[in-house]
Amino acid sequence: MKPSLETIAEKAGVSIATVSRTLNDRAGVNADTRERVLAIARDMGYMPNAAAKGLATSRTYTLGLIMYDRAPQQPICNFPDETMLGVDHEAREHGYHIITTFVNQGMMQDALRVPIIGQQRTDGVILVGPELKASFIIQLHSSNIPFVLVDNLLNETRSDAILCDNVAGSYSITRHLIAAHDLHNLAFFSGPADWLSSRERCQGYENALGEVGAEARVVYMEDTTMQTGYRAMYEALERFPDLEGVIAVNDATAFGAIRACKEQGLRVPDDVAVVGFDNVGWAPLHDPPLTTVRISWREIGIQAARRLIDRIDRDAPASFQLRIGTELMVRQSCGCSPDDQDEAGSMPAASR
Amino acid sequence: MKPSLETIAEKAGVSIATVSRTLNDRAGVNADTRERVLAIARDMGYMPNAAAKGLATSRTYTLGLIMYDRAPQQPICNFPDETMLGVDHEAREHGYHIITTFVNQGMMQDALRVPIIGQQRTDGVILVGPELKASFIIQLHSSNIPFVLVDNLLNETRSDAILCDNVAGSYSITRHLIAAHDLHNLAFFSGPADWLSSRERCQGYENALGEVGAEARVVYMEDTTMQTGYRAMYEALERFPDLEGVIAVNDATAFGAIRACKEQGLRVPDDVAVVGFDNVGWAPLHDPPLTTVRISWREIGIQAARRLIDRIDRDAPASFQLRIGTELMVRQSCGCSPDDQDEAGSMPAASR
DNA sequence: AAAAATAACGTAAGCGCTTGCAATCACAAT
DNA sequence: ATTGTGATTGCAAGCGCTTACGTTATTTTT
Repeated sequence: MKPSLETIAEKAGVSIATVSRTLNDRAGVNADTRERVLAIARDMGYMPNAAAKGLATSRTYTLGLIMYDRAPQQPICNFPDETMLGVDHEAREHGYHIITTFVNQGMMQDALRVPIIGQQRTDGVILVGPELKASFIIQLHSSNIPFVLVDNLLNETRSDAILCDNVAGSYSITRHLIAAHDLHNLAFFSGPADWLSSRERCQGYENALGEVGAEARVVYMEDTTMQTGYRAMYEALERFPDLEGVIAVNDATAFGAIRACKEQGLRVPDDVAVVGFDNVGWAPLHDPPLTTVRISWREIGIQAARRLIDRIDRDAPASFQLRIGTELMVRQSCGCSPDDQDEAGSMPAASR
Repeated sequence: MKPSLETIAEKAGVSIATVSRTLNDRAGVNADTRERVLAIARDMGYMPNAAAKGLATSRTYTLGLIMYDRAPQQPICNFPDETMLGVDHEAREHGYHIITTFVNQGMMQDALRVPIIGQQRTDGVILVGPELKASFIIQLHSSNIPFVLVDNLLNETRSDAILCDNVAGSYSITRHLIAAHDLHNLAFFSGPADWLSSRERCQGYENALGEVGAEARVVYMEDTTMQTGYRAMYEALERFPDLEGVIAVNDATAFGAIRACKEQGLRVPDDVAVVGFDNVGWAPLHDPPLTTVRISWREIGIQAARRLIDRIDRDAPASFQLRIGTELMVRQSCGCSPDDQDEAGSMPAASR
């Protein structure tokens, strides 16, 4: 039988109120009693019942993690996993737990009917990804539910957001192609224009091009998958006969693009350089190893959790935007030689 | 303000008991009253407060998903993600939610002190992965907490488990190397012997070899990562000079092995064939495209959730073992030509 | 030494929901 | 007219915890 406050109270010869105060570190408990109660609680392996505590305090100590449900796709992206680990670690540190849910288009109609929100199972939510509709987010905002956005941003409302520094990352990799490899006829493969990360990465690309007076050449895709990257490459080859290099909005797209190149007998990087963004697990294993921009999703997860908990615990005001720095991962798809590359990073760990 | 039973009761002119009965589909409510209450509840967007309901019923309608925390590794394995999606989908269908937690060695000491368990935040848990210690699982068992294992199994106690059919999968891919490519000097790269999937896959390999009277050659690794696969390949090359092929216990290991081959100037598959197990996202993109065995982690997730809910809702007896079939994915690392391969499967989707 | 402040603890009223039991009512059976 | 039956509903006691408030014992202040 699970011990309750009552069990402990009886054993210690005090009231449950005193036990509650002790266990919650409230003032007004005699040091001796405190010791005694604490010892008994420890011995009995007491842990508070979350439902009861939640009912009494209207706090669940639970963070909702809401992601978009891109159902049957075989994802080649390490991010949900990594982000979750980050969130979980930080959450645990503060006594929080995470409850995950995937939402699809239908469920985005009414945010308050998303079970974990409507049933008050969370103290706040982390919203991951650009696919989450603005209307959905605004509903949360006007319901005063604390939330932080990841890889998304809303102009309409002052809200918290954690993002990687897309502009800088994209700038640095474009700049690398220009400065280190003297490439100037560069195309950018962008996702939908209403995806923030696409817009920002495009911006970084344009900034770098602008510096040297090169012309921007953007190919828009309706999604950012291998398929769309593959198709975008064909489009680019047609539109830009003098194409020297491609900055893809993410790694998956880059892989698709490279495949199209190979199909056309173009060598990467010799005929055309292709670089990505994300540094997914097998970027170093690809042929050629993909030059890309590393994002620490784990760090993003950590910061998102920390921020959300701050909102909840200390009622910190919203409107906080954190940019997590990126790191240029130079490999061979840009034209660099393997010697420039550090050996350790070339073989990611893997399990199961 | 969130509506409560009381709000609705007042508006409908009945007691909260009646409202509760209506909303929970209990018998003994007049059809008219029922209609009226239902309408009001719908209009007000009523959703029950999870904490209150949980306190009253000792049911949380929450499933715990417990995974092993292999902290800083960059995973190259699509499974946590995919499994979770499966679990979430099935859970939602039954009105359940999922709360995720990663446990490390320290937390495995005492299962009942894992917060989501000790604080009674779940009605049952799904335990994922072979790293979860037996003692940990047994503690759950003796505490009468419903659970189901994924990719793990316990002999000591009759418990539920969902696994893929490792023996058959491993047999089929080994058999393919033997029958289609006439390879007989085959090594198996195994993970730790106390990992079930390693043992079983080894078994399938041995079965296939046994049929043709070939000799089993197993290389044991302390983990199943690219690094260990890489090292295992060097060991194999040394121990088995006549080596014709390698069946790796998973894809990551296979990638490592192939890298070692390339380093040694050995061509895959011409000099030595290498195959994996898992069909991770970029197996088709690898050079050469990896022949492997597909596991549907999503299906495993779905079945695990379904089974656990059955245990909880209908108090179904434990001791249920489900094997999810696998599928041989023939690509080029075994020696087959690209023509044998279906085009569609060759390009996985990817996002962000 | 009396009054006032303080410390330590208990009492009890919730938090929003479920559910056993009793109450009420309409109707049928005697 | 009396009793029984079943259908419908309300009452109220929890579920395990928090917390405002009251009570008592102990100091401190004057």
